Amino acid sequence: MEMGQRAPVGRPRGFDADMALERAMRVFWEQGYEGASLTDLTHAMGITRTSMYAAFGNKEELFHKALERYTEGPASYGARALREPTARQVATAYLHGSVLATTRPGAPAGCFGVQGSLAAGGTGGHARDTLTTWRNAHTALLRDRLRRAVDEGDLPPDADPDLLARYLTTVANGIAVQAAGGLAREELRKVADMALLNWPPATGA
Amino acid sequence: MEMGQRAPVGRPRGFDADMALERAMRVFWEQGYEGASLTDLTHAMGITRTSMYAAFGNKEELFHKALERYTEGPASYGARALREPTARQVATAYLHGSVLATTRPGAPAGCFGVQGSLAAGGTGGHARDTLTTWRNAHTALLRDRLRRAVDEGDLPPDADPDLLARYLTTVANGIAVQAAGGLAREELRKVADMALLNWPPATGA
DNA sequence: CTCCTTCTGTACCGATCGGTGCTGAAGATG
DNA sequence: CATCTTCAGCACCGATCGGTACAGAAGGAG
Repeated sequence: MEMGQRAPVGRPRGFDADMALERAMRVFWEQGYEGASLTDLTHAMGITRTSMYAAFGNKEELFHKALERYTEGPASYGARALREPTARQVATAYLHGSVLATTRPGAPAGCFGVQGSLAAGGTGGHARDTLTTWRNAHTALLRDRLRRAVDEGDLPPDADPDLLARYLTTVANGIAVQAAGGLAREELRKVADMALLNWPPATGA
Repeated sequence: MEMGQRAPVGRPRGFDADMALERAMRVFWEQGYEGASLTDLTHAMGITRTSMYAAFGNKEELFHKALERYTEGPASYGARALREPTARQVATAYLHGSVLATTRPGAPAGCFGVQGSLAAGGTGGHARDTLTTWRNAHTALLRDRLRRAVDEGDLPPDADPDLLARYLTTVANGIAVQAAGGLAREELRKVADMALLNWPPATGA
């Protein structure tokens, strides 16, 4: 048992799984879980149904993996915003990041986590719940970061981190809906800036 | 041709079309256009497929009629808000109305116009475009009202009615997404109030 | 080469999709 | 009563849904 490296036996797969997942992510992003058929997905991925099932399990697992890829790719602005030094910079980076991510040329308009499945019937319920959980997780991360900001004197002691986090994600979700409807990046940028006008001032530690 | 009243000949229909449309509206509201199957719809409406097609045309027409009913019913807060005397009151009524409408007990959570179809594949494209148009129409109504507010000195001369209207609908859409995820009414109310903090002061005519 | 494992493509599965033809039943009119 | 018109219900349409059985192709190991 001295082999640390994986030694793939058998016929190697004839496609780039990473690229295939990227393509699948875009289809889900544009059409939602239920709106994306296996035919749509496999055509975009450039592989057959059989290869997709062998590599990713089934449609629901493919959706989960596409969501993970979305989180680490187009939605990585969220994690980056959390690392900003002050609460105001966190808020600004978060909303500006959401504008950029939902209006990126060459990518689907809007947010995977919003339009991927807001409503569903039948088999789509799991996907809808998954994305609700995903959105709430983002809110929780933001809330924790803002709690720290209160401790650091970066927000007034009477500031409500829960409310502020919920406010930011609500605006970000609204931005995603507007972007999905085709609103231009510059317009959304102005909306985001307006939403930041009422941000509580720092107390100065 | 002196008969002004309609004289329905033949067998009268055996169900209440108004109530059936109300039920259909709720199914579309909860499950979206593509997520709502004809089986779901007709079961909720308490009628057969044939009766549905005779009374409403097809699925797409039923969706349009359900949207009209939604506009005049649960979404009528929008038209009411436009009739408020001042811009601030318009904005407050609009956001508070959206909170109430998207969190009404006994009704689906969220907004028909948002989750009805943000993303779609195949035949759902028309529904998605219809709702995008619907949301933009609401924004335009709000913008026109706020333009009047500038003329009336109810908003500063340098206020941007386009931006303010887009801001309000963006927040309202975000509220709808949060509500669809199950956020409580009181929480959303606080978010709405926070979004109203930066509303421009009246100049005093 | 032969064996073994894995991947690929075809062809197909039962279920469900939106939509309809047809047969009677039901009420209005005479 | 008979007649006319509309509605209701069943069975069914072709198309598509997500998912899979099977056979052959393609590589590594001996």
